[in-house]
This record gives sequence, structure tokens and C-alpha cells, in this order.
Amino acid sequence: MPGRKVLVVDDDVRTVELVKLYLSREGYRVLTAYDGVEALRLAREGRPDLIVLDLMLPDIYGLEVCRVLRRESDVPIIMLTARTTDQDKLTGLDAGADDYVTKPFSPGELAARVRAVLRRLPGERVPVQISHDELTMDLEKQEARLAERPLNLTNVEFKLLSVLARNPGRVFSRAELIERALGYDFEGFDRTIDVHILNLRRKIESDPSHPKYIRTIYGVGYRFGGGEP
Amino acid sequence: MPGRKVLVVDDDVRTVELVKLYLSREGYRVLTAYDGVEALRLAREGRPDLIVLDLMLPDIYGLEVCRVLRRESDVPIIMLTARTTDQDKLTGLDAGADDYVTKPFSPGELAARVRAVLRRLPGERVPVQISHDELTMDLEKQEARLAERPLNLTNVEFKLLSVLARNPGRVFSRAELIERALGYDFEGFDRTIDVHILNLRRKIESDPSHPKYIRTIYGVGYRFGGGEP
DNA sequence: GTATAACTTTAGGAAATCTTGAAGAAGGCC
DNA sequence: GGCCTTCTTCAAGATTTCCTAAAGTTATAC
Repeated sequence: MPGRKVLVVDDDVRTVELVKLYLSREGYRVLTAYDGVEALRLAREGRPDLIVLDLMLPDIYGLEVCRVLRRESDVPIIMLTARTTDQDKLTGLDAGADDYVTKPFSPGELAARVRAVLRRLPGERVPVQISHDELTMDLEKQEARLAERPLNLTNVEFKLLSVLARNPGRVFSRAELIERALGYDFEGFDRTIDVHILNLRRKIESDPSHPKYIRTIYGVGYRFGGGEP
Repeated sequence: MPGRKVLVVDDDVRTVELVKLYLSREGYRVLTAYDGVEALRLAREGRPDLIVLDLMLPDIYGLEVCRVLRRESDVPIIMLTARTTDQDKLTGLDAGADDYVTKPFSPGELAARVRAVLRRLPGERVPVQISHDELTMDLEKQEARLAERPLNLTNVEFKLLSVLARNPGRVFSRAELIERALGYDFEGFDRTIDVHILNLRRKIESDPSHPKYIRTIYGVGYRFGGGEP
């Protein structure tokens, strides 16, 4: 689900930027276009998973863009329409949008609708189950077990472990781990990660000073499993 | 599948037109009615394969239409209900709808549900009955019981509980719960969910400070059941 | 209109979690 | 080994998150 690509089309830069901000904050990759021609080009080349499309564009009607796109693929489309849009225009919205949002809209609501439309897409279910050796994690349930016994992980610990366990063998620098487990906006020090790793080890390693799951790569970072004993 | 006939009933012209557009775009033939009497007439004469029915109609309650139709055939019915609809009316919804969608709804979602209902057409009704331990819920009747004893849940409480109970073990963030129980357009705060959860616990948990059904996942959200005692 | 119920907001304090700084241990390199 | 860097560990303080009561707001019923 993360990293789905969304194309945002609107002639107003502010609107585009706002939507972009909200969507990228939710982990989507965002393409942007400010007119219909550019939109069509990006829709074809960028292969987005969903398109947010304003009805009013400088060159061609969003409506027309919608129709053309519909002919070419069945990428989901969410229409942005001005609230003043009278019924005729709405009636003309037979071009095949999956949902529509009226302006002025709340970006949060739009993001929610994007999520909803993508959710019911036949898209491949991301396996939310991770399992290595005795350790199993269920991302949906936010639950980790070691040999059936539930571990009591805090949120940060859980995120940290899931990032590592999803990429066994790959080494993550502390900076990467901070970014993934604590968020881009975290302002603190590297040592924080160390402490979380420490606490994690205490919970999942039978011998925390000779860790089996989370290894320290001196001078680089940490890695889950892999390598030699 | 193509050319199935759908009857859309709502007193709001815009809504009807909108739904009609979305359905006809998917290849359905669409009949429309704006009141209960017309709806019954068309249902009898037009022999639709499915009916989308608003609960609020100018002449007779959609509920009543639903009951009458149920007596006459077992055409699938998808109910449209306003979110503000009070519980009594919903509780009366024992008339046999196959699914229901709350307003404001996304037309794409409605179309998806129509598709889903028709797909399983000759098949068995989706169990709208949830039951865990002593707790049972009937989504159609909007009714919840704890050990046979009826719980007096408010609308929001019912929705909240049904979302959680339908996905036992899965953790929902407050944002997700808001989206699902209060609607996309809710603009309020997270704390609202806390309070509803609190009230729910008081109604369904024997010891609300050590909840058995609705667990708090610190830093994440809430989940129904799962995990350890 | 008034009364009642449902829903939302607010705010304080309690609980859990996170961060930090410092000291000591371990690793790498000459 | 000696020396520097990096990592581990601890525990206290800071912060975040949660719970709850109570008041405020809105919708519905009488």
C-alpha cells in the first residue's frame, strides 16, 4: 500500500501543493500537473494508481481529460468540482470518475477518499505477516510473538522491528531507522535508536549480549539476521 | 452481468441523477423514482435486479417500501441512510436490506457495493451478524446484545463497535475510526473517539478499566479482542 | 418551546513511553 | 598494547498519550 503513485491535476498551484503535501505525508508518491495536456502525458508515462483531477483546467476541460483517460485505462479518478457547479455540469460528469469532492474541500477529507478508493481496489494485498524463525509479526494487528508468546512491544519498538525484519540482511543506518520509525521530523540524536534497540533485544533475544536477530554492524548501523553467527 | 436493471429511489433529484450516472456508466440500465409510491410501481412493473433505496421519502418511509417489497419478492436492496438518522428508525430496519450505505456517500463506493451485491446474487446473504463471546450484533437491525440483554447503543457507538468487531484483532487508528464511524467530512478532534470508546466500554465491559473487548494500543489506536488477556 | 438525548470539546491528571547524558565496554587500527 | 571511535547500558527527566468527568453544543422528541 505504501508508495502508491497519485497524479494530482489542478490549475491552481496552491491547491496542487496542498494536496501534494497531504498525500505525500501519507506515504504516496505524488505527480503533479497544471493543465490537461500535461495531465494526459503524465497519466500515460507515470502510470499512477489514482488521479485527482480538477474539473476546471485552462486548456481542456477536466471532463474531457477524464473521458480520454477512461478510454485508455481504468485508473481510479477522483474529481474536484467547484461547489457552485450546477447540475448540468454534474450531469455531464458521466466521464467515469470514481468519486468526487466539492470545493472548497478539506485536504484531509480528500486524502481519506483517496485512501478509500485505493482500499477497494483489487490491488495486491500487502502481506502483513512477517515471520523469521521463532519471531512472527502481524502488522495489521500490531502484534509480535516469539514462539507463540506475545511480546509487549511499544509502538516505536514495533515499528523499528518491523522495518528491520521486513528487510532481513539489509543494514540500516541509524538515520534511516530514525526516519522510518520515528518520522522525518524527528530532531533528536542517534543514541535514541540505540536505546530502543537495547530494549528490543531485551525482549526478543534470549541472550541480549549475543543477539541473534538484531545485529550491530560496527560503524554503520543495525541489521536483522543474515550474515554469520 | 451487463444490462442488469437497477431501480434508484431517492427524493433528492441530484442524488438520483448522480447515482444513475455512476451506475449507467457501469453498464446498468437504471430506473428512477422520487417517492415511495412510484418506487413500488416501478419495482413491480420494471422488475429490477436490485434496488437502491433512500430511507427518507416524502410519502411513505423507505422502510415501509422495503417491507412491502420484501413481502413480494427477494430483490436485493441497498439502503441509503443519512448519518443523522436516529436509532429508532434504523432499529426498524429489519425490513431486509442487503447492504446499506450512509450519506454522505461516495458514488464510487455505492457502485462497488451494487456490483458486490449483484455478484453474489443467487448466493447466500452476507452474514450481517457478528458475534464474539457474549456480544452479538445485527447490522441490519442495528441491534447489539450482551448475553441476550439488549445494549442501548447510540448510532456512533454502534458504528464504532461494528467496525472494530468486524475486524477483530486489527488495530485502528483514531483517524481510521473517525473516517469509518463519523464520515470523511468530520472535522473534529481525535479525543471524540476516546469518549465514544469510553461510553462503549461502560456499556459492554464488565470491568471498563480492564476492558476485554476493546483494547487500547498505546500510541496507535484501538482494537477489538486479540492479544492476551 | 422546553425537555431529552446524542455528540463534541475541554482540561487535568495519570500512566506509559521516549529521550538524553554520562560512564563504561567493546571494536578497530596503528 | 595504546588510542580513538563507536556501542551498550542505566536511570532520571521530559514528553506524549490516554482516561475521565464535566461542560458545551446540536439534534430530536414531547
